[in-house]
Amino acid sequence: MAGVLRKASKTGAANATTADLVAVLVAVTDGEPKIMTIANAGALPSGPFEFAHRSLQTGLRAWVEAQTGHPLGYVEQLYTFADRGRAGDAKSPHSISISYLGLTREDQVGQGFEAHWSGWYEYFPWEDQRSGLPAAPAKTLASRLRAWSKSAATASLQRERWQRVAITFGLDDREWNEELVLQRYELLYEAGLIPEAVRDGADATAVIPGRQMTGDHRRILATGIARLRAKIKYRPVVFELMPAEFTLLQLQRSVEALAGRLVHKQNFRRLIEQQQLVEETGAIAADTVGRPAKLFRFRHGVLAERAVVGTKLPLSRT
Amino acid sequence: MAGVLRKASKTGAANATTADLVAVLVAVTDGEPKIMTIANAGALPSGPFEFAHRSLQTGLRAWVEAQTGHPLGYVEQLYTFADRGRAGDAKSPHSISISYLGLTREDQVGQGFEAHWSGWYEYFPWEDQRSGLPAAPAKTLASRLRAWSKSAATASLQRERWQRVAITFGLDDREWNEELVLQRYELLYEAGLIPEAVRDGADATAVIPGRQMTGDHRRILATGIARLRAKIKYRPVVFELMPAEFTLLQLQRSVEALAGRLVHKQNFRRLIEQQQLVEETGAIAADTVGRPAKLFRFRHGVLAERAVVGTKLPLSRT
DNA sequence: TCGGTTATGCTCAGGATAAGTATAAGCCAA
DNA sequence: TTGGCTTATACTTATCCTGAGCATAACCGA
Repeated sequence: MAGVLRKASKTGAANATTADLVAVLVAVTDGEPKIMTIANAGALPSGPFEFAHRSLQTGLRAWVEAQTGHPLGYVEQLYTFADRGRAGDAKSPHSISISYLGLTREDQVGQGFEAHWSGWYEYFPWEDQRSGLPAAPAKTLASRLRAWSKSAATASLQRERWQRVAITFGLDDREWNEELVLQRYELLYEAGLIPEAVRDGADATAVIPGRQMTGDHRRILATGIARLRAKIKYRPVVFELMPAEFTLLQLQRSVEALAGRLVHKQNFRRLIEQQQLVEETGAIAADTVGRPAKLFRFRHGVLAERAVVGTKLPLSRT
Repeated sequence: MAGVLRKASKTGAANATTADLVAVLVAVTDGEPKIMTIANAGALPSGPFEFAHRSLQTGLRAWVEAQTGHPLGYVEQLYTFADRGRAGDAKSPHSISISYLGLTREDQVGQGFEAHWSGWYEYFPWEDQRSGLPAAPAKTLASRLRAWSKSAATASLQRERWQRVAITFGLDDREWNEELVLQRYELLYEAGLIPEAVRDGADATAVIPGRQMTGDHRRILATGIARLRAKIKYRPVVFELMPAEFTLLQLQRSVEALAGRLVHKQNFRRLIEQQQLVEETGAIAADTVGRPAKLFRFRHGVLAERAVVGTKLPLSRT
């Protein structure tokens, strides 16, 4: 039976799709997370998966290098989206986007490329929670979201909406969870507070600050940020973004920049040291205000030594 | 410049690809994890992403229901692969597989379907570490891997290989890490110990036990198992696999079945209870040997109450 | 009633975490 | 040259989490 179904589908025309490869390429410079953009900071590096590409990753590398002149280092796959938006357009062939997260250090973008490093908080201002409480913008965001909740049909739907808002945005005494980047973006999209949503046909209500991107690119970026924020907690990926030598404060600032929140200095150091992620180079940081800090380097050995951190299961020894 | 590149690629012919949707559909019955298979237990439910499908997920649902008669419940995306194997065949259009993980309860497979529930450890015997030390098979596996390490060209390559083996398989006093399912499969593939690798052109050395699958399907299954083993630790997804009411021991057995290892009973209960994942139904399990156990049900409230568990960052309160 | 079996409650030591306090070591300007 | 500013680094304390095991309860069948 399965065979029959399979055959039927093969004969049905028009299974052809086009697959786009999209890169979220991240660097951190001076405590600010940056992403590589093209098209006047309105798109991520991307291009179709082609015949000549030996694999998805090589295709991606080819496109990024061609468009930005920047080689790709550490790469991992993010997610595969089918295009939403243009929903009525049922005639066009399907197009899917296979997205990747890449980590590097910032480099000068070569001449002749339309590429820029753009700060990622330009696209997601609400994701930067480092500066305590940015009173005014947060207030308006919250009130827009509350208005959206209230606009639901029934009282129970209104409660449901507000609970979602409160959880994803850490309102009503809930904790802010920095990993919910994508959920926040999706919710704002659903609430019509994002230009992309209006473009895709939502009601044009008020729109909140934050630069937009073509197609699904801002959603893909949100996915990348979420993944990276989750990952720095259990794999030593920050080091892909650091220079060869750095002080512990620089490392802390990078982590804070990515996570969008501040961490406790002394405890951060203890965490790093007890995990033996770094070793002293012997050198001391120059030209700094305050007491000079020791320079450290990443201990590459840990990649081999430890596979992953951890278990939450109460394993039994016997 | 990017525009120029983009245009050049558009004019280049043959960007057409076909995208297959593949499902790893899991259930747990009597403490054994099962997966839905078709084609005489040699393939996962799958079919091409078609024109008529409104989204990737609806396409997947359509295929799984058509091939197995089983509706799809909880679903999440796993990974997107481009086909490897058939490397020399550069003429054929690219084909990519977008894979999903689905969780349900086992059901009778309807008449007229070629579908079966198959135990997942049939495909990965080495992943079941519940029964203490299965002495003989583990011994031969280890010796095969050691032989592969020794077959490297230089002494340093040999050491590298053995270190990889020891880490992924928990040898040399290292801990077994149940999440490294994919890494173990990839390593065995690389070592030519897997029929699929031989089929794809590796040297035909000895092959180890474990049923094979068509194409990349066993690799996709490994990806699914790994994802599920990781996820049960931080999201309450086991409950998708449990009946409405269950005893804590049944819950524990399910977790053990998925993780492939035994857990400490008392501590497991403490973990479940302190997280308030379940509540008593008031009823008591019948027809059991030993003291009868209380029945519990999953508290659906937790999904709304708590967003995610956790932080490893030493966050600062101020 | 005793031994087998599972359920459930409780303890205890060690380690990890959150949140500080205290001190050191530079610079700079009065 | 000294006091004040800044950052680095060491140490403390209370609390919580985890791994491991002991003890007891409740059922069954011989």
